[in-house]
Amino acid sequence: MNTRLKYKTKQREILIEYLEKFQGKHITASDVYEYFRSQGESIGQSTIYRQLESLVDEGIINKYIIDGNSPACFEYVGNDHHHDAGEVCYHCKCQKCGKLIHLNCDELEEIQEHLFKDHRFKLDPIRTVFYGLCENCI
Amino acid sequence: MNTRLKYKTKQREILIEYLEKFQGKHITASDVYEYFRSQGESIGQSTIYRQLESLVDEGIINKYIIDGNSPACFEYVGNDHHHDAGEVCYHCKCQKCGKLIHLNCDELEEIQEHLFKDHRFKLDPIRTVFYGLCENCI
DNA sequence: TTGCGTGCAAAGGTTTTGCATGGCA
DNA sequence: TGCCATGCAAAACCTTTGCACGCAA
Repeated sequence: MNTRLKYKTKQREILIEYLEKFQGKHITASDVYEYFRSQGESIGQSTIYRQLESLVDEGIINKYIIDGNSPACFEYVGNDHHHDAGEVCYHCKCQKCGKLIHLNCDELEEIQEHLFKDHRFKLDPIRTVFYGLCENCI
Repeated sequence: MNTRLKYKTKQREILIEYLEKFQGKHITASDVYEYFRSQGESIGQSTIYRQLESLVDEGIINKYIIDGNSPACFEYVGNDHHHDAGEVCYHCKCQKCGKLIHLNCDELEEIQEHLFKDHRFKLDPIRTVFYGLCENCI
């Protein structure tokens, strides 16, 4: 199902470079497509999807599904598999204005622990999205 | 964005009845469509989507997105959220077996407080679903 | 040279939308 | 009667797939 690509190609290189540059932002497949198209270095859509899938597989980027209809978001998390790498961010989505907030917060990690210890539920922070109202919409 | 439907129609009635009957199971929009079609009481697809959206809005059913490409799942949760104002029920959804776990837990209330105090985000516990793995699927 | 990777176009599947008709209040 | 809801078909949307060509190793 997940075919991990094996060659080092130009497309892969510049894709990784791009994602790394925008670390901390949510990048969609079409963001990538439009960006390279505007740069004259266009990459085919299928290549983008295939490379992104592969990079997720390798743990170099994370894939976030905020809601079923909007496109998946990707974010660079690095390829050094040390403790601080692979850091996951939590997401809050405003139901009113649609704003997406991502949080790197230790306190939220405690939820994970609590759910696991007391409820034997292993939370998947990548898939979980907190819905509610942002400060502007409260 | 979310237009809440206001009339009590036959389609709405039998849809709710159906969802309630299959409480605890994952129902997709096309499950609904096929079911009623096979019963000779067919409901139009757009009606199904519109009613489901409305019911989610009203908190009568929850919507689950297990993975971005497969269709969204819906599940009856009733309007027991409004029973006693103080006690809110959180939901954990197992990504593997689909089990839905209802939690009434004080510690989870702290998340709400934390998000509000430190991140100025007002969590909606009804809409928010924790995804992960249940004890049987870990 | 041997596959894997790429890119185009087309298909796939889910959800939304436009518009005329039907039905609730 | 005045809206709202319905249903059909078509569109929109993101993503995957088939296939021929190109390129890395």
